[in-house]
Amino acid sequence: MNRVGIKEVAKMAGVSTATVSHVINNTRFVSEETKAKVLHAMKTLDYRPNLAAQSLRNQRSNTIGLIVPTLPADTSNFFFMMVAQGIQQTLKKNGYFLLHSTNSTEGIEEEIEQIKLFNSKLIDGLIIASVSDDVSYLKDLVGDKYPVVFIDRKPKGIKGDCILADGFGGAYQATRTLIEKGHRKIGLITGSLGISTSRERFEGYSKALRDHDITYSDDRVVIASTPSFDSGYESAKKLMSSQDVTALFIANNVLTMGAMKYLQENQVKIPDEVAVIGFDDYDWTRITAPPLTVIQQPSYEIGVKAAEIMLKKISKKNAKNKEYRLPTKLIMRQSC
Amino acid sequence: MNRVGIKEVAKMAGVSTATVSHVINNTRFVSEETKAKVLHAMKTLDYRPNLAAQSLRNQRSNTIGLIVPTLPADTSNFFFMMVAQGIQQTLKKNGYFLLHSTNSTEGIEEEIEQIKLFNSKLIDGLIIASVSDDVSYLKDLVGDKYPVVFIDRKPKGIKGDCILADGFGGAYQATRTLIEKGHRKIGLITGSLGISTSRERFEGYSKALRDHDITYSDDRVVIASTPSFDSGYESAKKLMSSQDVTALFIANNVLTMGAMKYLQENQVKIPDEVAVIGFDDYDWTRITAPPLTVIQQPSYEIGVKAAEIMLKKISKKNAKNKEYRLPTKLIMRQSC
DNA sequence: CTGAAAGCGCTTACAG
DNA sequence: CTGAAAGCGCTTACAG
Repeated sequence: MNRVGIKEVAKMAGVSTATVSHVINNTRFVSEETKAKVLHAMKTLDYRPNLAAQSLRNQRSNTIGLIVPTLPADTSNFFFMMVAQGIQQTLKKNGYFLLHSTNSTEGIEEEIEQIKLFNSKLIDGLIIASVSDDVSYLKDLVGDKYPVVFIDRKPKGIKGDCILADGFGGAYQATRTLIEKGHRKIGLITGSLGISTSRERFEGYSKALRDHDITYSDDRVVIASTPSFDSGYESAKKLMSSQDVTALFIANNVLTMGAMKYLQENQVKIPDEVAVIGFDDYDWTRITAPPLTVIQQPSYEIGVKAAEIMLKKISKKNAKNKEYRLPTKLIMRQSC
Repeated sequence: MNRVGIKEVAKMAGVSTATVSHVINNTRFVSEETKAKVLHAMKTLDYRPNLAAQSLRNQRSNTIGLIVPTLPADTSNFFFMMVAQGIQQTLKKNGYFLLHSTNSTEGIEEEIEQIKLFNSKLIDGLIIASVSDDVSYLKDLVGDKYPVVFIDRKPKGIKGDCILADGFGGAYQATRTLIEKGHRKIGLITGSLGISTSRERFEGYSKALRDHDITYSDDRVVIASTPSFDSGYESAKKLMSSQDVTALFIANNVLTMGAMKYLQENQVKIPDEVAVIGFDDYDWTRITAPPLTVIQQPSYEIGVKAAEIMLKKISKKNAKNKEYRLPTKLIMRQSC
């Protein structure tokens, strides 16, 4: 059951290891005849190249690192899970592996440590949704050792490709929809404005108000301390207690869930007493009472795109850094 | 920005590479004095061992492979996502990496191909939830190259450690609970009996019936063709149309979601017209109307346990193959 | 058209 | 107490 190496193949085929290598990689001409012998030997010995050796020799590993923030045992962070799945499956199609690390603390230290670990593993690229808005620390850490692709959050302090959903547009559309239904007092529940994602959604919301001559009011905006179920619950409670909103836009899927819990628990009639638009389209939004109108983010597609851009950067070395914005979509159901 | 290797460290410290290596790995005595010099050099050069080289030399990679079945773009497979997170985070704590591959087709071919890929990557262990009940094909593929830990499904045709939830107990408890509430006509919606997980739940269900002198009837059991939302919807429809059940036990979280959709759409009053117990406790089960009673599986904990057993097998080489069964728990809410 | 040999960055038996 | 050197399994410049 010993691993068979290139040496055994060479021996069986009666050629040098160089020739075997060239056959495998198609890297110089080999006569049909010897090629056939080599291929035959490879097949009968069930030869598989040792990727560790290849990595060492080639200084690359066919592996991409992924870092996303996720609370431990958080049942809710569907978004990054979907993104990761998109990445994983397109990398796989292209013969790449994905080394996936979640960042369970909210701190940047863990992130840095993780990148250092990845570095010693010789990753060929890094896809990251940083906990921090300012990612200039990546300059020293990564330099130009390998390409970096940012997802979900727009990086500051460094150039780089960036794949994100059109949060501004989505939030704008949600808010406008509520306005067109006749609402003027529209509440917003959102995550920390410290990350670009939340900021954009906030701006989409306030721009829609402005465009429709509705005065913005701080009192109708709740910034959830953490994007958790409980925090969503508390935020909805706070907003509903003031009695001053007739509609609610919740700019994050976990917060949406928590807010729905509050509304349901208190028998608030949706959409009669309060209209609701949530964020992210997951199956559970179809079974609430009533089914939720939401802004859908193309999470899986963001993953696919991120992987594609990464592969392109690795092979083409094109230095252009583009921002890719995937459109969001309003899924109309019965909550507004 | 060149990577610094053991050679540079040795040079700076004025010692041989052998000594540096021994300092790093604590593998033979080194005088305090030289050790200090080496450590200092390592620190100032920010030395990080090249893991590819270590892998090649040591024939191990500090990497564990994980294969679970997941449909592409399936928003619903929370269970394995949670398991994966448990695995990942405990491996990380122990300096191991996780190579996570999802199996998007239902076929065993893709699984085999994936394992071959892993093999060339020199993984130190494999954690797998096979699409197949009979995993004897692993014998040839893996042999005793590295330990294998099975999760969620009990393997046939091969010995190996196995971590699973107590599906029998959970299903039994759910069914008994319904019986104790006075129900005699209890429907079951479950996934394919081709995997041990579903079979066990089926048996828990029928055993509970038997223990309470209720005649089992095939007509009250629907085996969903695929564990999808739509399939859950259809299964509920089928069962409810027969008008012959007053309670429903749904033995899978995605099916539960689909079934709830049907019930909600058709304004079936829960629990008055039909009592419901679902499977898996995710946040969304708290916001249905009414909130769902469910059997909770310790998914994250299964991941943690699987990783722990794996690490133990790698270091201790203990040949004992145990089956670990983590208890499920009934979470009582208002749907029954 | 193909082979002999160096070298990627480590670890470890051997030697002193 | 420490070093010189072989070797893990590949790739590739050099040579013919």
